[in-house]
Amino acid sequence: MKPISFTIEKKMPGQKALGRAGTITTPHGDIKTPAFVTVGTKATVKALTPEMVADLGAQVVLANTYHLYLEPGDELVRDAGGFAKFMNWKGPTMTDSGGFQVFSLGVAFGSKVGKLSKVPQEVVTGEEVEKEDEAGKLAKIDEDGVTFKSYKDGSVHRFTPERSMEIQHNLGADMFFAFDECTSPMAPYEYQKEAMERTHRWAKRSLDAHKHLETRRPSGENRQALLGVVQGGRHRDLREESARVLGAMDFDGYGIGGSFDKDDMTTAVGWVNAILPENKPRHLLGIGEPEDLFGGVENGCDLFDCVAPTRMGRNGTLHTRDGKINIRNAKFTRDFTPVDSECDCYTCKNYTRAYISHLFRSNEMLAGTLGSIHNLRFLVTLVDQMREAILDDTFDTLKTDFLARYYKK
RNA sequence: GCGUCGGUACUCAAGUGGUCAACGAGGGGAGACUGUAAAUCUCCUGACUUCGGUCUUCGAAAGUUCGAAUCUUUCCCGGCGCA
Repeated sequence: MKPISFTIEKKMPGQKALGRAGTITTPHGDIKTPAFVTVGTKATVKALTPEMVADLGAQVVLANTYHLYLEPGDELVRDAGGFAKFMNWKGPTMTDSGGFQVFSLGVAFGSKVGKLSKVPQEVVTGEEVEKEDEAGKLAKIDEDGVTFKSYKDGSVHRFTPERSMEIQHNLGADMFFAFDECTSPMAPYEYQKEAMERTHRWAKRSLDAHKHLETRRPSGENRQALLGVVQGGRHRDLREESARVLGAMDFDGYGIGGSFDKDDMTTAVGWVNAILPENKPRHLLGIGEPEDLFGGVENGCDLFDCVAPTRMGRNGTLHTRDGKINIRNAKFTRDFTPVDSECDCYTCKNYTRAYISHLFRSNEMLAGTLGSIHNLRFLVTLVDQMREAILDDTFDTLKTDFLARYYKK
């Protein structure tokens, strides 16, 4: 039985500084943090083989409870030896609990609402919130759990904290998350509070269920680490309360989830991390914009995952040190330079913008592969550089220089 | 030469007297995407616009009509059939 542990190697200087560099040790290898976690929802990083994912420097793959439960089924994955073995990923793994699907298949279904909002919540009227609750959502929440309709065939399924733990034990990741409710940034304060308190009760139930499942684990098998998920929307008092309540529970680490105000998300993350126990890893869920990663790291987050690099990589938006480009744009059709001449990824070392543009324009499958490799490598490298910068005390310089160039107009 | 069918925006292709600047698809232009319902989605694609409209279009010209992409005549071009 190999435990999962976390050691901090260096903290950013300053009394109130939260950023740190460390190492998470798992049965499947070490994770040097801060680190960018690759999302492989259905036990595959879309468009990439695990060898490609490893070659681009990704340390961890995160899969999804809801998706693997529906297809091919968590018991099948268990019988395959866990999702890592099933997909032939040799390194550390995580699974998400399905809590995000409460949001994406619930209030957000069929709307353009994302988990980050630029609209002050106070501006949203009760009427608009009401509207969101109507229509054919695929998820319904009650105190005990969530009823989902499968997005594939409409069949009805039910998740509770206990069920999510059971499924995630079957999926067998090194680290996994408590079942939580990810709320809409449009939801009013009262609802955020109610949902957060429910998430706390679910956290306790998740922890209890997990401990119970661990007692039944055959000796010699690797123990899994459970991370509690902090909620509280954009409200400081709620975020701090959530960090206090969950921080007092016996989790192996923490996820920071839910909806934020886009403009001060990293500030909110700082409120949380100032309270969470310092010696446990913190994972900022679903965040992958370069400026957000800098903010997350300096505010004490150790892990990040995001679908953005792979999704955008498949859709033609590619990161460069000079900002994002849409490789489909006419101006790239005869551009025979790499996507980013300073990038060391397979895509940039071997192909031109013109070629990749051609692949996207002609709808070739390789387009998504080359785009995903590049975007992932870009973010993995970026967070790796942040780690090095923390160790070298050059974080501020890295941040200033990178952001000035990336977001210059 | 006769007969016949057809000529609609970048392409294909609807439309057969008013609700037509003209369905739809493709192509083209641009945008979005943050714990994946996503190799997806949205917008634009005659010109000008103070975004309310204004103007010029459906092979060409001339007609009929209050009104024509739609009806008539002639011409031009293409397919097919007969000579």
